[in-house]
Amino acid sequence: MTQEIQPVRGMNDVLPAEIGAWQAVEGAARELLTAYGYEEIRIPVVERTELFKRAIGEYTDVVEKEMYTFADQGGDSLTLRPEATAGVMRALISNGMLRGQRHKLWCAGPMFRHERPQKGRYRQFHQIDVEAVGLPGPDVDAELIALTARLWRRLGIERVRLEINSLGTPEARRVYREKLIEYFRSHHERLDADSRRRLEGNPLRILDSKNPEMRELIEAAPVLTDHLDPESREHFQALCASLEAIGIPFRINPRLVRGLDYYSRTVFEWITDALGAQDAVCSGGRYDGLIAQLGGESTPGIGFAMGIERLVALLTQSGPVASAAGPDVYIVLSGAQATAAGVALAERLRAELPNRRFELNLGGGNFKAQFRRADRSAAALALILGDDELARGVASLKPLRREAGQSESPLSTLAVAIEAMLAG
RNA sequence: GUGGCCGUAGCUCAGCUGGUAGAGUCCCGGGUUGUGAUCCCGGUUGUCGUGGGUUCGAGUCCCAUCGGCCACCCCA
Repeated sequence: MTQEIQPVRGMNDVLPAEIGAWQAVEGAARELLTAYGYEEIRIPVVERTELFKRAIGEYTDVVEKEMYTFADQGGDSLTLRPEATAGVMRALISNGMLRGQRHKLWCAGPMFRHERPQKGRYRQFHQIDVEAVGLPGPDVDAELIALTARLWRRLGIERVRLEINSLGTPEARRVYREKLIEYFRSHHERLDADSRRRLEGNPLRILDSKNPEMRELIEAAPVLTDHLDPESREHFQALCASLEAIGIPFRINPRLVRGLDYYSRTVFEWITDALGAQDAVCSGGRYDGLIAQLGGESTPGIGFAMGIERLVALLTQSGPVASAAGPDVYIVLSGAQATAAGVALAERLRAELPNRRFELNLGGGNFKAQFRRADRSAAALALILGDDELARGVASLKPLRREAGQSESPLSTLAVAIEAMLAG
């Protein structure tokens, strides 16, 4: 036997057994987004590398070590998208959709990051991404969060909680950043190796450290919320008031900073304790400076992404999500003439009853095997066509899910008989 | 990128201190020449992840490598 070709590490097949949960998540999100007035947009999976460097930040982990980057035949450096926001903003700019206009958009699809795979973290993973552009908030901020809360309710997801924070304007953050560097420098000897590395590059991330030995030091550090500019503070207070008015519980986490550079003001994250180390199920925030940074007309924006794999994991924890129901009718064939007539009969019935699902027994098999397949298909009804029935111009119908006798029906009025039995 | 645990039939797994690979399930056929479950009988399937080493002999021991899971890190 020739060598089997292995799948790419961290890239998974989603099999029919799991597809019910995926469709539940995607379907609920699509319905809800439509109801909130969001329109779908589809953008390429590949963009110029420069886009992500500029949007996400050159010194972030994502850009520094996690991107799938390659040179195409023409020598351009291209990258498989590690996230969706940058591409959506690029699309708005490329298509001249700004000029003071507002856009409420969503898109879904695969993202790629070259990380070591583990539970809830894959190299190809899928997100539903939502963006509202041209609206300064805080009303959209609140509405977006309300949308996500409603989605969890619809899906029956309970083990999630909301954390929010404000990063302020880039200017305010710069001032705070300096204070933070100063503080940690004065305690340099107490920093662990990771934190020392971050001190110059991204000191805000030190606040995120899970190292228990660092906890005391971090708790005494200057708090971002105390250094917000007055407008950002007002914005944040208005958001908190809205969330309270809607009745969405939240916790202000001053150490929630986010790993992508483009965020400003509102950031939020839905986290769960049911998924192990990868606990963020949905997160996002405001990116008021991003579009200008990408060369577009300065426009405020806010958005978030949800990880489909993680939502599916939450959804299937309490048991498998039923995929589409079985067929209505399974057609069992016996004898050469009947077998030959099977496809034509099924096609006729599908034309007559377009909303019913017919499963024709394909590939032969003896009677017992065909009935076993009919049973396992979960069909409500078995339709039996043998050579003798065919000769008499009839077919037999047998309910498989309830105690009831088998009956015969003329082929000419089969559709009526099937409907009656399915309804009964 | 670092660390821990793990790779035996399509799937779930057994295989003690090295002696030449097994069960259940699935699938197919039969018992029942046209009726699902259960039962009974029979059948198909393995380079024991891969490569090397030790040995008379390796699924079992050693090394390397690939892959999986989990954690660090990072994030959806």
